[in-house]
Amino acid sequence: MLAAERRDHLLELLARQGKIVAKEVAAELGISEDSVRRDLRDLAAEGLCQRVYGGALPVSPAVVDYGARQSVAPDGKRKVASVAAGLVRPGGTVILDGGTTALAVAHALPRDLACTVITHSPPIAVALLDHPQAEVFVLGGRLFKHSAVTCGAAAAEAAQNVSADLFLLGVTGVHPEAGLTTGDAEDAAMKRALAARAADTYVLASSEKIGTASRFRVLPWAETSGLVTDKDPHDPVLEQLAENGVEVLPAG
Amino acid sequence: MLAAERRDHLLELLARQGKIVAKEVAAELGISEDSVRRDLRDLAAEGLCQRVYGGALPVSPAVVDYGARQSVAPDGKRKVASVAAGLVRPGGTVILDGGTTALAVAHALPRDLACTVITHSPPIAVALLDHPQAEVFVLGGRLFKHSAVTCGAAAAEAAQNVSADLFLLGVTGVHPEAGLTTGDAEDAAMKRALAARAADTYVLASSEKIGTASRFRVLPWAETSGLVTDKDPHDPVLEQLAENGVEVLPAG
DNA sequence: CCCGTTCTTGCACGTTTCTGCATGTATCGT
DNA sequence: ACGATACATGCAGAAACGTGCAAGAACGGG
Repeated sequence: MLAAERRDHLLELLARQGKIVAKEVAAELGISEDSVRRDLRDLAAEGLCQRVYGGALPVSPAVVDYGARQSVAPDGKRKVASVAAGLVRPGGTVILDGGTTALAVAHALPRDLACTVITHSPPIAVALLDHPQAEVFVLGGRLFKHSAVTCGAAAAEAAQNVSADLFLLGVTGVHPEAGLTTGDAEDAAMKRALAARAADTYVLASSEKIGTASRFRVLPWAETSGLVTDKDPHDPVLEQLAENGVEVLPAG
Repeated sequence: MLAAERRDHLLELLARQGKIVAKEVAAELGISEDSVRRDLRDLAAEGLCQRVYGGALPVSPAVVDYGARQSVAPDGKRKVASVAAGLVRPGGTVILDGGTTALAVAHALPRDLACTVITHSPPIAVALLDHPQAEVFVLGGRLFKHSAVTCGAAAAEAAQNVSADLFLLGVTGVHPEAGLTTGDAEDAAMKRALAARAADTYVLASSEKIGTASRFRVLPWAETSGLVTDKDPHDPVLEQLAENGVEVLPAG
């Protein structure tokens, strides 16, 4: 591995996970921690990261350049996105829902991951423009501006023509009794249509969604494979879900 | 192996695997590392790669990206976009092509214009998110990353289901004999399909496009209604077009 | 056909850069 | 305060680098 390449890798890691742990990276890349430390020192000298004890953090968002600016998702969403991105297998096909959390997943995908991404969200399509190895398929339809996704009959029909291994579903409410809910009926229908086209459906739920419910039911728990959240797994709501057979993937 | 051939090989390698390791290439091609280094040095001098210790990397896509993304539309494109936006009638339906000029049109549309916009460009869909009165319809399909538009069979099929008053067509070349041209065959086919669905087709051509031609023909002049450009209307190329019955809308 | 020129290529040499280890110091958590 | 961990520094071997040089090929003019 080239030294400069390693440097790029560090920067990408920083943008994707929001932090770097020197020890982990050294082990992952099979190089000494000294080299990682040296790289981090250099990057910090160029103002590209902030050196901290044990690793590095992104430079404060105010100073950060344009590239990272758009990837400023709240910490919780980024953690969820990072774990969810790990569910996407190389060569696999994933349906990415709309919403800010799903957008964070798009940003969290390794830049050179070879996979197929199906989405009905134009912002996600735009975010994936610089993933050269990702084959992106956009589901057309009427643009629902509130969520920045396409929906309606045309979109639902387009969804019937695709299949995927995985659907990463964003919702606005996750509640033991109310189930998975969202604020728009059409949007809910679209999510249902997408879930029906994927072998597995994982729900993206940053902590603020847990225990809340919105107006329209999306899916029953039985049709989901699991839930990715940064909320403490010992939270009563999550424990109740786990008892009901929902696989909870912690993103702490 | 010819020197120029070797150079091409290096560039292709760079594009394919995102990096070049001098030692590996030298062994693979059976030449000395010195020659590889010399080639890389030359390529770097031409700005075709970035030289690093041990090999080379592509010119940072980040630099290109941000440059293009950040740079507000050049003056010419903005003038063209402004005039073209004026062609959109309240309550009317317009098909907006992809490309930076069409994106400028989206930005130039009055924020509360009530109209229907059909597009196969995710960035344009995103740009129209804050036009509350605009009904936006996205044509889905495989995402062609170079132009940031959807194309392919699915997109062409989706195009068959819409109709519009107006198609604002972006091209890369406007030439009296070669006609309207663009750099990608699929993209050209998509533009043709869109032109067939609109009553009128107006070409968006900022001055640098006038008199140039690209690889693939899009449309004959007969199927266009007019041309919007900021180039001096007395330009010989434009006068020749006008003689052939093309309506030239000046955007000076 | 011959000769001089130019360009390319590989080799040799000295220099720079990188990397991992060892050492001693600073910092963190308990 | 203490041990554990992370850190900076110095060092040595290895790898990559630039440069100069010479052999060979391609080319053009006489």
